[in-house]
Amino acid sequence: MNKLRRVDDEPPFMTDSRAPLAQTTVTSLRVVEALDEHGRLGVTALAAELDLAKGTVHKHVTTLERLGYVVKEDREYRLGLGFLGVGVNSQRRLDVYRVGRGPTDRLSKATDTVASLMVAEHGRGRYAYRVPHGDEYELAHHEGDVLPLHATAGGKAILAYTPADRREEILESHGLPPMTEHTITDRDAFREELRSVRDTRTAYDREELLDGWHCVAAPITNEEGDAVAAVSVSAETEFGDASKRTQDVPGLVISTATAIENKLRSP
Amino acid sequence: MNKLRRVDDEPPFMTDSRAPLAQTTVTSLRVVEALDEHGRLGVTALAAELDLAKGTVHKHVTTLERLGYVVKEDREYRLGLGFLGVGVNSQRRLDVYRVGRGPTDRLSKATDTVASLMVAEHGRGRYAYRVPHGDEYELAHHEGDVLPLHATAGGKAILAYTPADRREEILESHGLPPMTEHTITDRDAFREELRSVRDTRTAYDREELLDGWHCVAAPITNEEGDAVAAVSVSAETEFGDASKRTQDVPGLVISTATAIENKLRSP
DNA sequence: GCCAACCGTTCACGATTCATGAACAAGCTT
DNA sequence: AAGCTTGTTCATGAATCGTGAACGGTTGGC
Repeated sequence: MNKLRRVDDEPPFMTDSRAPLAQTTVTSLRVVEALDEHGRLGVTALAAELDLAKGTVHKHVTTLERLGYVVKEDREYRLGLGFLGVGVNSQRRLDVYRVGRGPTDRLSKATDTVASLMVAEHGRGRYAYRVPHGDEYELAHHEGDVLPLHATAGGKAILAYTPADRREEILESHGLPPMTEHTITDRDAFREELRSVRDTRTAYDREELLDGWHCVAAPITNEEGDAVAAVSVSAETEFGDASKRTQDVPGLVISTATAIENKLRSP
Repeated sequence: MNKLRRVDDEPPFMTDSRAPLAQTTVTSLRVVEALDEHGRLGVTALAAELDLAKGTVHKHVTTLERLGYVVKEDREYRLGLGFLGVGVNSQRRLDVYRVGRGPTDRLSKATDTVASLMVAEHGRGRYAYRVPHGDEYELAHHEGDVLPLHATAGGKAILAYTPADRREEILESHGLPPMTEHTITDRDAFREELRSVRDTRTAYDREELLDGWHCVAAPITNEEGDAVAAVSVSAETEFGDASKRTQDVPGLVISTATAIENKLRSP
């Protein structure tokens, strides 16, 4: 459901820094992520999944339960809504979310598509806000989900307006893994793509993340011109083609980004 | 922002069970909750807040950062959107959320108010879904927030349709702490209130949680007649009074609850 | 522009407690 | 009712967690 980067993968952005981690916390969060991925699990299944002793898993899971983050149902454990509370709070604290929500809602209505706000964390993209289009409840990605920057319109918009050294650092550590057959995987082709993003202040995703889905994005920058986020719209239609319905969409995306920028820079 | 129950409080629902907890995890989550509450904090401030050594806090905070849940900005740490991703997943997995979202949206539109879905966890209420009314972005409570069952319409609806032994257990462990001057704090008066909820299958909150806010709720029950959740609407108007706009609201809430029940009981 | 205070970070050590595997008890299935 | 499987408990050895002090970098004040 959310497989791109998990605790048990080697975090690629920190090959150095051999400062010892809090191992118990790592294990507890591995439990959380296993429950996040599988829904409801018993102690035995969790222990098998995480390659731990049953007793160990039991201790972690009861700890999380006592803290209110896990709920025991029958003889299984599942995540409660505790992390949702924490997550919503961190979301609401984001400036881009607070001031960008209104403009993004309006963008969604005006273009009749799914509109999103994306931010970068640890060299990866995360949706800070998504407006589901109409009653289309079941999107492939949701608020808080992680996505690779190089395969999304929002991610490209952010990378294009990120200082070169940091940008290269990200490319170096995350690479350009293919998501679909349209994903740009060549380093130089991608750098060229970013250059064209800077030309028009507009980034496109042509089924590079998800087959059948197209996106347009524009960066939201700070006073220094560096991206702090990106607005985008997604649809199962190509943008910028001849059809009149999608012709002015890029322009609306850009003006939404500008509107958010202005709101961000005035208290 | 979310003060009702935190890790450092004594969890009231588990006075027994002296099974030893994973202490390191407890500390890490205390760090998370401190960041959740205060936004951005440095190591020193966190250490003071939690009464820990700076070195200890540093280890926890860097662990959480390496796992992708915390972001370092300047010389401070804040929560990233990682927990939002986990939280949204647990939300989307809830049956009540999946099938109740549509009906709740329609209820909000039909009544022109804020509509919510509440579930019970550990004897406390949590919002599983909230439809912000129009552009009224700034509500006092949000999805994932914890609320006392006895001071909310949804909570009363749930308690009224909870098996008596479990209900008494909850009352025993959580008590009836006053939230406003209208909160029912007398044990017998509250039992009487629940009885009247059962009479009409409708629960009211008359400024018992938040001054100026009224709510009506109806329980969502399973085949055994026990509550699994509650639907409610909230407004700054009294319900059931003479004004025509709010007169039929309780009826709409009940029919929404019934609609969700029916959807829940058919695959 | 320098100094001092403060901050985040590191480290070695002693004490805590964490993970283990096996034994126990409680359910569900047959 | 037997027999499997599950969640839970427990003692023990080993890992590591928390501490306080020291380090180096940044900042703000004089």
